[in-house]
Amino acid sequence: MEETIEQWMQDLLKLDSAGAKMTEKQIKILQSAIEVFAEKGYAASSTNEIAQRAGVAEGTIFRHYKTKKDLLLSIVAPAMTKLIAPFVLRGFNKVLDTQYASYDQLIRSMIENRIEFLKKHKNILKILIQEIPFHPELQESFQRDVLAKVLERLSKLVAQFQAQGTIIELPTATVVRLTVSTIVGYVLVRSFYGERPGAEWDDEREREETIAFIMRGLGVS
Amino acid sequence: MEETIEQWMQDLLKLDSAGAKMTEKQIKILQSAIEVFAEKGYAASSTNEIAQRAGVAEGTIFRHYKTKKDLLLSIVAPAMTKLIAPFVLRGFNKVLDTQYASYDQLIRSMIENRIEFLKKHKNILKILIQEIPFHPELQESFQRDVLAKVLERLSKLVAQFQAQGTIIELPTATVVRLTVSTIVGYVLVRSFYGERPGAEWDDEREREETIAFIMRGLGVS
Amino acid sequence: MEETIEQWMQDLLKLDSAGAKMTEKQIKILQSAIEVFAEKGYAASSTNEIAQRAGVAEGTIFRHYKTKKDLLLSIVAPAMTKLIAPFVLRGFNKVLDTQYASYDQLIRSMIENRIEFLKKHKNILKILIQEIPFHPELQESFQRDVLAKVLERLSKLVAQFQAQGTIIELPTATVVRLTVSTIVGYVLVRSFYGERPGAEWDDEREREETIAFIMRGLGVS
Amino acid sequence: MEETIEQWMQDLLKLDSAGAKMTEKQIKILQSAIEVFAEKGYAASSTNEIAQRAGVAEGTIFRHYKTKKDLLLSIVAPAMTKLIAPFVLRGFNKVLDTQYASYDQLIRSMIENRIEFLKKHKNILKILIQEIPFHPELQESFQRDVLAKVLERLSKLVAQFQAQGTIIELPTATVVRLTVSTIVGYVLVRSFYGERPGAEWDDEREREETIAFIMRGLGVS
DNA sequence: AATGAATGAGACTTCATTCAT
DNA sequence: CATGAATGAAGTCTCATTCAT
Repeated sequence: MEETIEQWMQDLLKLDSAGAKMTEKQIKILQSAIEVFAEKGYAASSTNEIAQRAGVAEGTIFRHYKTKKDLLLSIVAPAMTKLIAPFVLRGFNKVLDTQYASYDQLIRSMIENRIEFLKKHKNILKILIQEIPFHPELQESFQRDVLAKVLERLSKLVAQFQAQGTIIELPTATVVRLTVSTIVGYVLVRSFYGERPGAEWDDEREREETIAFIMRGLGVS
Repeated sequence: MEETIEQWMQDLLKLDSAGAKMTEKQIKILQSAIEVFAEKGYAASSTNEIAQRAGVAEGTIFRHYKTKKDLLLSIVAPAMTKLIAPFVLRGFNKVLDTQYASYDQLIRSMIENRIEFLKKHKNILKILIQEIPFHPELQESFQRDVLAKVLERLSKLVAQFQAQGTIIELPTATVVRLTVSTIVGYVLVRSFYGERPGAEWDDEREREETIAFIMRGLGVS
Repeated sequence: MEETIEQWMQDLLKLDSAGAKMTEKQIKILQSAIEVFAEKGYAASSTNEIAQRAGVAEGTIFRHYKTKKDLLLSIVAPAMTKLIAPFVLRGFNKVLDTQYASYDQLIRSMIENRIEFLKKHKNILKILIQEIPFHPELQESFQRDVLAKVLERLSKLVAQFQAQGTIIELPTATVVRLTVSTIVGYVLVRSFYGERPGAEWDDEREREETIAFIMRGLGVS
Repeated sequence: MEETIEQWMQDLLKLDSAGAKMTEKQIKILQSAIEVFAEKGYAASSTNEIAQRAGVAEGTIFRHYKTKKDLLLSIVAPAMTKLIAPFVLRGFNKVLDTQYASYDQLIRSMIENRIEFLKKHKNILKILIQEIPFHPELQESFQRDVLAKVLERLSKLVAQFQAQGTIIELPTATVVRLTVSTIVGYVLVRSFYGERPGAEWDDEREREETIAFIMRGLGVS
């Protein structure tokens, strides 16, 4: 856990809005805030608890973040612009360049790379998903910095495969929707059932069946 | 909107835990609570605002519901046991009995019936989805009263179609997962893009393509 | 002291902005707030101390006054519009009507009536004077509701005496200024020196000399 | 403005309680403190804002002044002992020596010299007046170092004129009171009305009428 | 049943002050 | 000397909940 956030901090450190280095306590505060927000939700989290978990005085939080909401935004906003969109898209340039890859390989790499990512950033993603509905500014930013970018890139990829004649001629948006919702469904169910001890979940098989399902649905024989 | 909740109230009225009739004020309180909870989230909602919107004194809320959490549960718990599971399953008995229906007709009817339902109970569903992660007792109840029931029924249906030889021989849980996640994806995207004025969303076509996608993925030719 | 404020409360009661009756606790809160504000100044007063002196919970203050500043304004604003201007002007209509009074009698009655008033409302006046410089909205209100009204009325009175030929032909504003500053000086010094035990302050004489000074300065022999 | 304070600093520099030279930062701190205290009042001023305006770290303030109150006193106390009393009295020795001056010339010179002074030290005077009521030690010091000295000197002057037979035989304290309150009234009104653009304030005339008023009130024809 | 004034615990936030660097 | 991160006490304010009417 520590390492996970450490690493994510490294990402953020280079990008701190003011460009300033963070003190150790500041990092602790962010870590605790992410934990607590994910656990209880933003509104039900108290700055007091965040401070305690971080081992700092409550006042220290407000030296670094003017308000509690500021603290939320300083976690969520960079997560969107610097973390999620880049990560989702990472590796796709390669695919765009090489003409060889097939659609099922694309999907397979999407899944494989991202599973790890999701586990690592589970808390931040949970916060993101929970809070977006209640903060219009986050909605806007999500729409602009994540959704739009991801969709545009995926659409291009899909168009390329359609040009190759390897996948079906539907509107690219529709192809993307069908693909993504199937994958998301797989990932969600997996994270529920797949990680319980003693659950009957043959991950290898489920994944391959999922990909095969998509390929039957979208591929051109 | 009023009518919607009115109608839902009728459902609840027969089922009030104590079996007692609700006063007009009590109904107003529930209506307002649903509104406010959906708008701001449970933790960020104040009983004061709920009382104001309901046009009652703050004390009145606590005459009917011992605590704020009680108020939440009195909305969400019956919604799960009396509303959602029954509604999702409604109409399936018919399918189970008649041997005629094909899988794509099943899916089509699932979609068509439920779209209206979702619109009507949007607020309650939003509360449900938002709050489940933070209330273990809700999770349990959801698991037991909704998920388990729905899955069991759907599994039987799927098994029936598999016995007919009209859909593919995968674990029923897998078939259900692939079907449901595709449909949920359709419904979500639809509710985002499909209801904006001027959006390019040909609902008829998207729905049919979605069903066709599932059938190619799961059907036996 | 209690009675003083009681009486002032009576004035305010009829005039509560919302027209609502005040509860006993609300009155206690106002009393304590006036005391504490006068003693320590608005900024250095804590709502905690006000609550303690009033014998209420701190939260109770904020049920009646949304913010601490609200509490200040609910004391000071009506004090200006409903108390000070009317009181300063009280009795002048009579003078305006009867042609008999002489300027020195006017001054004498101004002093005699007002001394009591000042003692009674000392605290509120202290707050007023202390806080006006820091609250632009108070400045404006003071200018409009007190200064302008008082000056207009006094100017008319002075003009009347000038028409009678009993006081000197200077701009009325100048006459008012000279008169008022002399009286204010008398009252201030009096309240400093005159009420210390053992002070050499022959109030009767000082007052008469002050009036005589003004009459020599402004009267027409 | 800068120069004003610079100049006042020069006065203070020679007189720093410890006799030590002030660093540039120390001077900046004092300047900012005077500004902020005058603007918002002592209690509502934050050391943080003072530090920011002074361009120093917050800690630096406390290296020079043990507490915030220390900072206030280091402005106000020397202002009283080294600035105000001396200035008010400046030039009076000459009058005491030469037997020629008349009372109206004394008043005129008091006004003319002091107007400039008031403008220059407006902020410090504002702080003084605002804070004296809340700090008993300031009251005492003001009484002892300013009031007593000024009154004593003025009393001697008045006595001298009375001996000359040029002003009326009242208690000297009374003469001083009447004179000073009239002048203060003039100065205050002047600073309100006289410096607004477009105000109808003929300063020359008002001043002369004020002096004439005093002379009629106190002079012996 | 309904009210709404009152409560007090606890929320967020500010701020003077300290101290290691 | 200067810094600024850190502190924790205290401040203002919110809110679920109670209770006399």
